[in-house]
Amino acid sequence: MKEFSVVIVDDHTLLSQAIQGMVDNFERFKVLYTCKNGQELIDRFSESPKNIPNVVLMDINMPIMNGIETTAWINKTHPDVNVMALSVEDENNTILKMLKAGAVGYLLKDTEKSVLEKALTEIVENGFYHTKSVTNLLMKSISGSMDEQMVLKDREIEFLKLACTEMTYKEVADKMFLSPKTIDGYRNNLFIKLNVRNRVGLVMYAIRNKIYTP
Amino acid sequence: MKEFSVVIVDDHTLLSQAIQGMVDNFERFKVLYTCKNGQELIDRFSESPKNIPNVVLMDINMPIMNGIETTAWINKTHPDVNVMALSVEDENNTILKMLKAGAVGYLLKDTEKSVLEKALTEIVENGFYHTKSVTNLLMKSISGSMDEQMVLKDREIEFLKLACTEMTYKEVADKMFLSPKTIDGYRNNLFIKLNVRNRVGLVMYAIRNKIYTP
DNA sequence: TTAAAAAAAGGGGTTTTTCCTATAGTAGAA
DNA sequence: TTCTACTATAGGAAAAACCCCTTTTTTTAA
Repeated sequence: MKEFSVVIVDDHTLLSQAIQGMVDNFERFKVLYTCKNGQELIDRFSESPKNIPNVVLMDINMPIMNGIETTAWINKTHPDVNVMALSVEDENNTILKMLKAGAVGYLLKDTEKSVLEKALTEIVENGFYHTKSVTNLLMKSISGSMDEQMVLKDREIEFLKLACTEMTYKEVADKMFLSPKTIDGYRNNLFIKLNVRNRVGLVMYAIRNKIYTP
Repeated sequence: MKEFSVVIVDDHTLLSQAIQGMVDNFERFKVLYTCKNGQELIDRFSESPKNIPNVVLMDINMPIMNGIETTAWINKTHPDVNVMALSVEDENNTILKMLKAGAVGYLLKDTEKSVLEKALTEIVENGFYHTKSVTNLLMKSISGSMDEQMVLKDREIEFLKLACTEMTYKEVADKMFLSPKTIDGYRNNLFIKLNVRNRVGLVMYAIRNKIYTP
């Protein structure tokens, strides 16, 4: 039976080593190497074709180059490599972004060893692994029943990030080269879109959706 | 050579199992069992004296009963058990709270397998393990050079939590059975204490210090 | 028990935020 | 080209947030 190679990308060394230990115990899988971030993975991939694994276990929140960018890069340059997202968060936006970037699986870190093995096996056999909740999310996303307005524009995201700082809106306006009155409009639009009452609501939305990291 | 028993308390199953695998590989250590939260640990401890380990590896952020409370409980009821904190965050306040609660070591999850073994060994041999940075923090804390004012009062914490919601200060005042003017005072005091300009600053402080979880 | 400290409340003022409505400019669709 | 949608902008007003300073009440400790 063929053995599949796995690469782990995670900045948490302990977790990374731990997963490595697990995967090495799986009959059909072998860890090729581990990386601390996306940049490191790109370096390794570019180094030698021998460094290209069958599966990449990818953490999402990493310094230097995060999981989403890295997954997109892999998908573009090495479409035969299966990326499985491995995350602590189960925030819808994040999951969708990972899937859009080309991840073929999404696993919470809060899962059993046996589930990890099952997921890896399904990925190399069927090309994907999804839990029910992720599949549901996908269905909703495709069927468009997900509030389309919820997709914020770049400029709105930019504003939201600044609203999370201690700047006054006037200062935000300066920074965005807009009139305070325009900022006024952005704020009010977002109040309605996001269904919040005040700036604290904006901040909370931004944080909960990883638009701003405290 | 005596073998030491270890209990792991962490709500992330994957990490928990992974660490278990590591520890079981260490010559002098053996995992007795794992728990998903503090309550579970208390139940196990109370069940039988055979369930009392030499060392507890304790995560801090857990549902139901967090690491700080659990550590305090262990320290009070089983002072002979060594608790080592295992966390993703290296926030000063959190570390100090864990140490005050009686943890004899503090390890970031972002550490090497070998460091974990070293830490465990030092704990059972010397009764404590601290990285340089934690030791430094302790020194500062003891020498009182750490801003004493930084320790917020219960009522201030309560206010801070409410300030992180979309309530107006007037509503917060109602909820705390205080006059809006008193709330005014709380706010201004905290602005000075925490060195922030406005409510967003309060919110950020609260989140960064785990006073409020978004 | 009495003085000092801390918590609570009030007066009164400025700035920022929030809310509503309305109008140019501009890019793309019909 | 004309309609439409979106972006940027304004005016004006009310509410909330912010700031400083004083007084009363409660707690704490000598």
